[in-house]
Amino acid sequence: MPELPEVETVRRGLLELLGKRSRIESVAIRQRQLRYPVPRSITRLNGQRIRDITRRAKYLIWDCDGVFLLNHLGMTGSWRLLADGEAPGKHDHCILSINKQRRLVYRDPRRFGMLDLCTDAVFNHERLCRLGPEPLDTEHFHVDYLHQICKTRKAAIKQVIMDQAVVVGVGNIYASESLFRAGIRPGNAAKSVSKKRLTALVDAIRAILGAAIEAGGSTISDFKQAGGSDGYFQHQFKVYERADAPCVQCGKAIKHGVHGQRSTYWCATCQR
DNA sequence: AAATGAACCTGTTTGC
DNA sequence: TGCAAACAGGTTCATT
Repeated sequence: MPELPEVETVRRGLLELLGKRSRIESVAIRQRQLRYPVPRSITRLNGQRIRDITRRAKYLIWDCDGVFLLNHLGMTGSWRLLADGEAPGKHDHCILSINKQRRLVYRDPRRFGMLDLCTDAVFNHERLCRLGPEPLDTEHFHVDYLHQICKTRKAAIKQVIMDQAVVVGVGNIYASESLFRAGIRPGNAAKSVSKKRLTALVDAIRAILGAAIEAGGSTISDFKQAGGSDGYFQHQFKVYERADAPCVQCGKAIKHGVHGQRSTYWCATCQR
């Protein structure tokens, strides 16, 4: 489910739902085997107040008075509010009892997500410390930086921008969409992409992710009411999942292929 | 060092 | 209709 815009939308939705004074009465783990085993120390959240929820890359960081819950949604992770009397489902792996009445569950059928407890400086966490810059951080993510990286890389440009050590938050959908916007073929070797075109790519990544966050924002009310993630798909894809459909710019059929084990979509006319 | 493919899981869609 | 294969928004690990 989530790339950066979806995670950001979940973050905003959770804050809307919980506010900044909610108290975690108790944490219950029903399934410990996620991407990594959920540590028993997770119970240190018991009794803590949620002061803030921030985001780094596709990770949510729940700041609970200096104790941090680090949370990645993997492919299928979501947070849901259970209705009164509703039993948790088979994929509801963690239950946070909030302010005595509400139960917030972490639901994740494929279990690729993660939950970890962090008491030290959270940005030193082994999953966070090697991440590249945030795409919307213009000070650290810019064309000179990307060019420096790309010029030695033979790999496809799509795979380079999906490398979380290069830039974070760009997943399979937004990689295709950004490359379409920039007019670059996904399979081109990164080192063969001119600096001028990398400038267009940096702009495209920012524009696409920014627009997607805005679009995700419009579904926050769904999230508040249902506590679910329905409606996060309402992004306007120009190429993703549009194989054989007419290109919105030139009308030619959109191509589809598999690169690096992931589906890729592009327009052979508009992208060179 | 960088590129590649397999692995971790389950649910849904596709194709014979 | 039924069943198996393919596929899904992510990341890590072992192997070339």
